[in-house]
Amino acid sequence: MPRVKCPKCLKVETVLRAGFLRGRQRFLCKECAYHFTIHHDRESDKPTRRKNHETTIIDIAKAMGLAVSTVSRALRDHPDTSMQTRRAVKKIAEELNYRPNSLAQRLSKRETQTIGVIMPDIETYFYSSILTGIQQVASKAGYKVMVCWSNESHTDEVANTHAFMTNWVDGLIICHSKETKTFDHIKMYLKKDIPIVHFNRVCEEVDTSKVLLEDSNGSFQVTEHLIQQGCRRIAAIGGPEHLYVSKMRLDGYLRALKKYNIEPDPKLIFHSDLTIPSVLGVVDRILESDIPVDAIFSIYDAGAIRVLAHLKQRGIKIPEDMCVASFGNEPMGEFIEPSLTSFDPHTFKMGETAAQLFLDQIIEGENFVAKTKVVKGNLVVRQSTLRNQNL
Amino acid sequence: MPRVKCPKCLKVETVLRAGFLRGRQRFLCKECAYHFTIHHDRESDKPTRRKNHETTIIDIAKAMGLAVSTVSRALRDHPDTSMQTRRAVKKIAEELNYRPNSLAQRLSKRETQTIGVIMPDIETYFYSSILTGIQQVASKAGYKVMVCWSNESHTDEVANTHAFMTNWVDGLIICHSKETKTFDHIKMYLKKDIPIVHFNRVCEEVDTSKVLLEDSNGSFQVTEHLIQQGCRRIAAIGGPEHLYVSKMRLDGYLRALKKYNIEPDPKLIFHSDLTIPSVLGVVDRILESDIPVDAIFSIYDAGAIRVLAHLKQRGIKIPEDMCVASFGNEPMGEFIEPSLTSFDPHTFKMGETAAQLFLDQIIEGENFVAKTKVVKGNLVVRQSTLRNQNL
DNA sequence: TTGTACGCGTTATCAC
DNA sequence: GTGATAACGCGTACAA
Repeated sequence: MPRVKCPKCLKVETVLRAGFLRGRQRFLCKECAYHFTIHHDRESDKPTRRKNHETTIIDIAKAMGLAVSTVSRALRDHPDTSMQTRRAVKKIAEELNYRPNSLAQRLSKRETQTIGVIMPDIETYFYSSILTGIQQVASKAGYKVMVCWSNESHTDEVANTHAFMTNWVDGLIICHSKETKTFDHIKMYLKKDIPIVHFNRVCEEVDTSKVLLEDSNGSFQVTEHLIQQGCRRIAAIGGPEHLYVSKMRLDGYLRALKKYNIEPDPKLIFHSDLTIPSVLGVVDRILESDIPVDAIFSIYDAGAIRVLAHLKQRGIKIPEDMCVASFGNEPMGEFIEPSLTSFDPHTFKMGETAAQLFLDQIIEGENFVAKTKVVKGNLVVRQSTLRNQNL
Repeated sequence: MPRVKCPKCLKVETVLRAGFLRGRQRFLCKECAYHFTIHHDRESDKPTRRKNHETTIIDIAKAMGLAVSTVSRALRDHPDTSMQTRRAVKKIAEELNYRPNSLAQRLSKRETQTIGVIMPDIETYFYSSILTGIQQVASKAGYKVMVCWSNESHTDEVANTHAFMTNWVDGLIICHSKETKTFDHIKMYLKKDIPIVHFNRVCEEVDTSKVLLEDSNGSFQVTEHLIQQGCRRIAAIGGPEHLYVSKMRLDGYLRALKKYNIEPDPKLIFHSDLTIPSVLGVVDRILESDIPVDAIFSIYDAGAIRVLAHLKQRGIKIPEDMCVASFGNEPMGEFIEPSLTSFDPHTFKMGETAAQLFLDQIIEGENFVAKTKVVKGNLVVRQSTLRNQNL
């Protein structure tokens, strides 16, 4: 029995539902034998203290003489609601310009349909293209994406993680800051079975799904290419030693040397903190020393591009005097002069893959097992290493 | 009177608070004359149906024999709580690893402390640097930033707007997609006094705070510089005609011509849709026609960079045969050959300003009036226009 | 200073 | 099918 007053006798107990009229619930008062529908527009029942009161399912329920629960179900096409009710409810909802309050939904369902993404920065193409990939896949699956960046600061990363986890997101897709060496902020949430996916800078200590680039293999290809161009004294500029990607990219470099029976020279292997001054510092050290060097392999593009400019400024000819190659294939590499040979790691694909692994984990639930995927890339050869062409 | 059982007589009415012991609330049973504190760790009262039950203020309250409200207040340093209670509550909160449920907070306070940012894309430095600026200012004020991008699609923009507004965010900072010509999705929220700040591509129809770059003035400076380099037949490649920024940047171009008594030639003014093919199409049309042109001014950098490459490929010498200049000063412009003269619009500053205007509006509340701010930039002269140097 | 009780908007779980 | 009503976790008048 609906809880609706008869406009004539003002009784509640005597009112029955009596079909639909133009998509609106119709009522019949047994006593007065009076048919009527409810008009919601004029009345304002409680002039709710809040001014900008968004219409809620309660408003809809009142307007239709239905129970909130029924409205809730009808809106979500719950199987045990009649088609007529659904249609009627949706119509009124539309008229009242109803929009579900996702906050309340999430509080009630304890589920946010949102993925939190934490990355070191978003100003480089490398990271923003990954983000685009994540977004693409996530939104197709009905997930929203929230982004934070740590500015390569461990403290910020931890703060972001907690902020996200405190009921903002269903899980995390993260690339650690270069400072990060402890992972308690990840482990504590992993214990609670919250989905976490790592990409690029992963954490070996924990059992999460991970997406990696062809760090080792890509570097191998770059180095092999340099060797094929006749380079024998190839300097490598790596990143911080504790970073897994750093290790892997140097590993590929070393493997290539080995394949061609070139003895790796420790004096040719440098570490930077991935900042420009630090990379250029390395270049200066190379130039000022009397160690012969015929190629520089930088493990990331932004560095290589500065290196190119720096070398040109000093009158060193590229690729004749020195080849330069790197890893990343940022768009800029195509336009500088000479254009930069670089390994294209397919970062967009990495984003897609990370999001997919995240969704897999959600779907598989309990019986989920962490996977590690490696995204294939390809070497892009350009002017900065093309010696043969010039012979 | 606290609602705590005496461990001896099991009565509730006889228990009194009796100071603090090692930061914990201490109790006294009048009847048994027994002093005790509560230990929360062993008991699990209700084994809440949820497994990963996050500790809530209710848990803390129970553990301490306090009321939820007291805990709530103590945690937020509400003036009418004693320092001792605050300390004790915070200590237990820490021990129980309590983290406030921001969902619940927001639902209850009807305030999210979050700014939604909608921009056309995030892969270009132009937009990502603006974002960084926003983030910087917002986070200092305790605001979170959520980002969505429309991929220059009006439909996506509208969807994003609604998603944000449905209780995700306190307000919006937005740059419209290039497709967007109707603004109902903005107006409907503006009516509800929800703070909205426009940047770059603003909407003239609505009364919001806006941040603009020196679109007209910057273009003026670029054009003036070209004229000073001896150019007289300067082609301008603009964007879609309906975009305000497009108009403004062309306006600056025209003003500069006027200042130097150069008759603007309509055949030298082109519109593109800001895509590369469209821009290069314009260049081809210029080259294939017999209209004399000695400079190209592109209203955005990404286009100019491609134009440079395109011209070089065709054997046209820059700046001797043709000067190229643009607006944006993307990092790439510094590294291409010849390096690109461009107006640096200070996008980071624009982000900061937008966020600040947003915060102003929140603070000023009722008596807020929309402001429009213009962020000053500066011309960066580089090789692509430096003719005099080569004489 | 602290406690009680209710609101915030939805969903879920019962009854009917 | 539909209707009450209790969560969900927190903030806050109002009362004590």
